[in-house]
Amino acid sequence: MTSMPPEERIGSHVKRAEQALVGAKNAALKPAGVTVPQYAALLWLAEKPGISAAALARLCGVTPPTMNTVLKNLQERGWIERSPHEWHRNVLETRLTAEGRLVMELADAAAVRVERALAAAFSAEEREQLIALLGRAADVLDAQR
Amino acid sequence: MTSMPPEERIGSHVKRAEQALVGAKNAALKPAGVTVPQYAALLWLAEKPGISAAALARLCGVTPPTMNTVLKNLQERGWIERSPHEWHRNVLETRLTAEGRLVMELADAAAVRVERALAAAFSAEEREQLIALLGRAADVLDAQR
DNA sequence: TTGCGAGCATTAGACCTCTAACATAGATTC
DNA sequence: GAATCTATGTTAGAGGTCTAATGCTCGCAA
Repeated sequence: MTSMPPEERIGSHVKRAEQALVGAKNAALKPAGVTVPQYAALLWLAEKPGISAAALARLCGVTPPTMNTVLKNLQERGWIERSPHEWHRNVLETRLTAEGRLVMELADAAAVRVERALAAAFSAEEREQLIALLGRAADVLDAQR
Repeated sequence: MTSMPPEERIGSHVKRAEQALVGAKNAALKPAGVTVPQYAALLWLAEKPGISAAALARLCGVTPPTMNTVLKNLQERGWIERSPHEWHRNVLETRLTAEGRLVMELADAAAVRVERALAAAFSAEEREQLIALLGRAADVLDAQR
């Protein structure tokens, strides 16, 4: 009585790939002691020191309260610092600490290994196709809302 | 100083598509009052009445404690029932209630609308390609662990 | 100058997710 | 019959995610 079998639902396959991706990345990042969202934040922080939490949230594709949670955990571990902005007193500038940078580099090496293994499963043409198809899917779904 | 730009990371594109998918599905399911994981559980329960929580977890691609959380919320709303198995006393059989079936059908209609809109963005050949490429990605990533 | 709108930060509450650990019951094997 | 194996269920704890609501600061405009 189900109106559409799971195998025909493109969403099922996207979800499965995403689950495998998060699983592989989490396993790879475990030695560095960071989660996937923590790694994403550290990576952007290395590229944009002093960024605001809201802007960082946009880059990482999450909401500000979510980023707040992630940053709280990063700060507890001493991997980031937050200080008030010179002019805009309501803005907090966030930066990596020295230890945070080390952790980021360790995590990045592991994450890149996973990405390279994934990329190696495809030809250059297939990679382009996959990325193009995924981009079109994301656009259609965003427009759907 | 980053070793691999985000656009070249296939994972970035998979993640973005998955986020758009969950966003669109959550928006579509909101009128029915269910979340995406709740909908997935209700859908499988309609097809396999009396299934165990562990088996349901496998079908939905989550761990048993996660499914436990989802089922607890579904039970609080009166959409499922759980009763001890006749022989295996340690197993709880889970079934939809009448109201749960109605909610599932309402949610399913909305979810299928999203899937059809997504599928409409591709030709038959493109759909097959996308599914095949995603499947290969998932296999490679699972093997990576 | 006073107000208003935009952007940032935060809190509260609900939900999902995992790993780790433990308990239980049934089946298999020695 | 006893030990072991396998599958199920559950609890505990940490972390991530969202929406909704609140408060703050700044800049701009009436």
